[in-house]
Amino acid sequence: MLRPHAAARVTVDLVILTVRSRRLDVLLVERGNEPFRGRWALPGGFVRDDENLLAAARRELDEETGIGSAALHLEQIGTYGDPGRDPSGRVVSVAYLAIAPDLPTPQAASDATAARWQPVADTAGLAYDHDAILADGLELARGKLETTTLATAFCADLFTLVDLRRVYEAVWGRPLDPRNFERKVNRTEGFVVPTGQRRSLPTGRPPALYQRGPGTVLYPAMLRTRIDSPHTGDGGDDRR
Amino acid sequence: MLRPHAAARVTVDLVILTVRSRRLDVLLVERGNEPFRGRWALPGGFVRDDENLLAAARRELDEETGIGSAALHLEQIGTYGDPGRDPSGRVVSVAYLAIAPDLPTPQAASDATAARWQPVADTAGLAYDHDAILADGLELARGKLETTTLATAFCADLFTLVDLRRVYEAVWGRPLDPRNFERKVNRTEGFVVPTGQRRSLPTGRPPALYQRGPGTVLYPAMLRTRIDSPHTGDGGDDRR
DNA sequence: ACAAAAGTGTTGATAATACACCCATGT
DNA sequence: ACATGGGTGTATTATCAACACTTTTGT
Repeated sequence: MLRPHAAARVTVDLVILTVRSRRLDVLLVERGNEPFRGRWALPGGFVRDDENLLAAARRELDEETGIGSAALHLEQIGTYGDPGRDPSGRVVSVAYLAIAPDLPTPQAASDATAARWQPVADTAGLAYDHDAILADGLELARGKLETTTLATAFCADLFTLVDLRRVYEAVWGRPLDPRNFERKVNRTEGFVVPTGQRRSLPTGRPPALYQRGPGTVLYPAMLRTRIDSPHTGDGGDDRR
Repeated sequence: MLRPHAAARVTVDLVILTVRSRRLDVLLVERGNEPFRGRWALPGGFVRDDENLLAAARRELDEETGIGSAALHLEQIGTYGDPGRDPSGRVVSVAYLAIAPDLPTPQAASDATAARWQPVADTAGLAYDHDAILADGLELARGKLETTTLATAFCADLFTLVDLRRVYEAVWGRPLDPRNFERKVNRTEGFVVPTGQRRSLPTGRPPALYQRGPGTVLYPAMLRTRIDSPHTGDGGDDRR
């Protein structure tokens, strides 16, 4: 059998998002090896021979960042396989979106010399095609917030409705009306469940604490006021 | 450098959808080679050494089905890479969704002995993990119909509002109210553009003909009456 | 005139938006 | 009592959902 196709190496790359002090941050690592030594990149690594893709993503999340099971959501973004995307040969990368609550900065591991949380607004110039992967991951997260209860994955086990609103505001970059937001959340069956507890604050009225509910869909959707993204993935597809 | 990871072969698989006589059909090929010889499968093939993934999908669409540039939409569904999904070795498959207007049945080519359109409701028992890929492709198409103008990709260059409504009805498997549907379509800037022409029918009032408009988003969304799918892809991810 | 298919108008229910004040706590 | 942040109620507007009849053509 003729083979005009060569074998490729397969990696997983991770867009790990969290909200810290009202800002949306992504976890980046500084590369310790060529190619792109010294450049910032998304964490990731090779898929093992006997491993499925999701398991590889979970393993990398744990190995390279230490936040392993703290990630409350892990979902495929898409796959990037341009012939020239990695100077060292044909590498096809399956990108995953991970959502985690606010966590301490993980230690660098593997072939990274450093790891840090970085505001997503300030991430230009990543290694490989990671700028594009990050952009696609962000758009996926923004869209999922509209129609699912994903936002709770950004929160700790106990959270307030203000915490939850801050997630939307950080991810969408827009303020939301508190009254309308809380009404919407409470009306949505299974989005949050009240615990009866309150958080004690240095000052001000102590807010009620909630937990994630069993519901997954938001219907009707939490609306992003108006469409802003020019072409949300129709007609063409810019994944590599 | 140690390598616990082996190289994988990379394929593209295609979920090619069309609406024919009010039914949603998918293009299947009968496999001429092992593995799964004689079984029905999604069309697809290996990605070439110098080719990006989208180009490979476009090439396979053309080579294996002959409908090449007739497909009006080509978009990544996701990637499937379970170690055991192909008995002949590690194969990672990038799945694409293609949408085409009603076309004649393509000729079989490549390693397929036959090709045919098949109603999506009647496709159990496909080769590999293609049942799962098809299911994911369908869910993607159903979701995109809600929020984008993708439905026009199922239509010929000139189409009527009834044609367009039949697309929704076939893909969603539900009837839609004609008055509400037409109002919605006409209110949506850039969804369809009137041509002033009419189609001549054997009987009945001749319907107005439209073309695809430049718009891509539907806001507010075209609603699927109510949520029915139990877990539309949150929390866990069942892609392989 | 009849058959066949396209096209439209109205009403009630639901939800989104916009907006300003009261509440509970710590100091 | 005051400062701080949490929490709520209402009027308006837009859109969805449900429903039956009129229009235009070919025969």
